[in-house]
Amino acid sequence: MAGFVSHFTNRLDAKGRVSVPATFRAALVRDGFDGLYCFPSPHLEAVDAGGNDLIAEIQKRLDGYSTLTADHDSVSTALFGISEILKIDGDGRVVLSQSIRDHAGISDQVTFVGQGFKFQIWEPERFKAHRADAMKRALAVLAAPQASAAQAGGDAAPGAGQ
Amino acid sequence: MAGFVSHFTNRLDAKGRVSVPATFRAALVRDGFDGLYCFPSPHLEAVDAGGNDLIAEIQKRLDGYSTLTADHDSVSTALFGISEILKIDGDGRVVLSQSIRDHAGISDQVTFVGQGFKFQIWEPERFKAHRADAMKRALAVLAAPQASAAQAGGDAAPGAGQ
DNA sequence: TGATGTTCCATTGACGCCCATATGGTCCCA
DNA sequence: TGGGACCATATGGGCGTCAATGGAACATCA
Repeated sequence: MAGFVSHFTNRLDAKGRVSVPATFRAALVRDGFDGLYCFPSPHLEAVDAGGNDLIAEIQKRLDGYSTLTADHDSVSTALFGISEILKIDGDGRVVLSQSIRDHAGISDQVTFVGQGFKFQIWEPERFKAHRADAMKRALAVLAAPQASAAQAGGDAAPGAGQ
Repeated sequence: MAGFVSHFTNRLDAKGRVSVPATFRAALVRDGFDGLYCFPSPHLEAVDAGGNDLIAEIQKRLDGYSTLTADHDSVSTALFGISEILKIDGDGRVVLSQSIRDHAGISDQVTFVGQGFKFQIWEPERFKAHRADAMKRALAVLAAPQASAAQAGGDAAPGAGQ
């Protein structure tokens, strides 16, 4: 099952609504989640979004910590408190909250970028820049003599900007 | 079961009343708890609140200490003794007690922060400050234990996929 | 009776839900 | 193979409902 793939750019209307790409909506339906779970990416000017698969990943991380501890509080604040669940209306649209728009610098257009089990929401220009930057990094990495394959990716991986 | 998710900021009126976010109220109804169970967070300038799920977690935590020990006493005092049960009025509002307002430094606005099985009540500015810190902590905590390299970025897919 | 706290009602603005239109693509048939 | 009917998605706007908020009426206690 492919989940979220490819990317799309749609426009916000006067009410701040924007259509979620139909293929993404279909994926969410398969996923069984009613709505759109999103939270600002900690290190990118973008918003991570998805459904049960994404939540399951988050919950899995949380399960490692006993509740009512400072660590658990921090993680649950970051993952639940800062996140939002957007409703998808009958026409497949969501309204992006102010905090989401602020975080991603969104004004009148947004780009949806599929990432398998989740997708990201970008301001189109920023995504273009991010993408170019990621490409540059990738080229640099590919040009350099092969480092150890195990490369913990993280920072260098395309997709982990800045 | 997602419980309390997302965050909301509401105003206190002249009488110290504040609306509990509708989605949180709905969660409390599902939880089956009539009212709002709260106690000052032991490690933060905030108030922990919730219903039966929260109480169950506290009990679970207490079960870790054998009764009649100093530790058990301390914890049960902190989590049960200091707690209050706020009444939710017909319009979904609660009156925050003076001790709660003092502990959290609340004056005319409060932010409700979902944390799954419970939520926290903050003074908005303090939460803003705390939020960045929690995010940093969460990233550190999440990066540490669950090995499998490719997660350093947090943003990079947690392996799962598709 | 005054002060304090609780229940009830009114306003307003945001949001969910519905319908209408535009646009592009696909399929079918002559 | 060209044209046209049909379909799906994106987008714009109207309207009713509900949540948040403010204030009044009412109960309770000192």
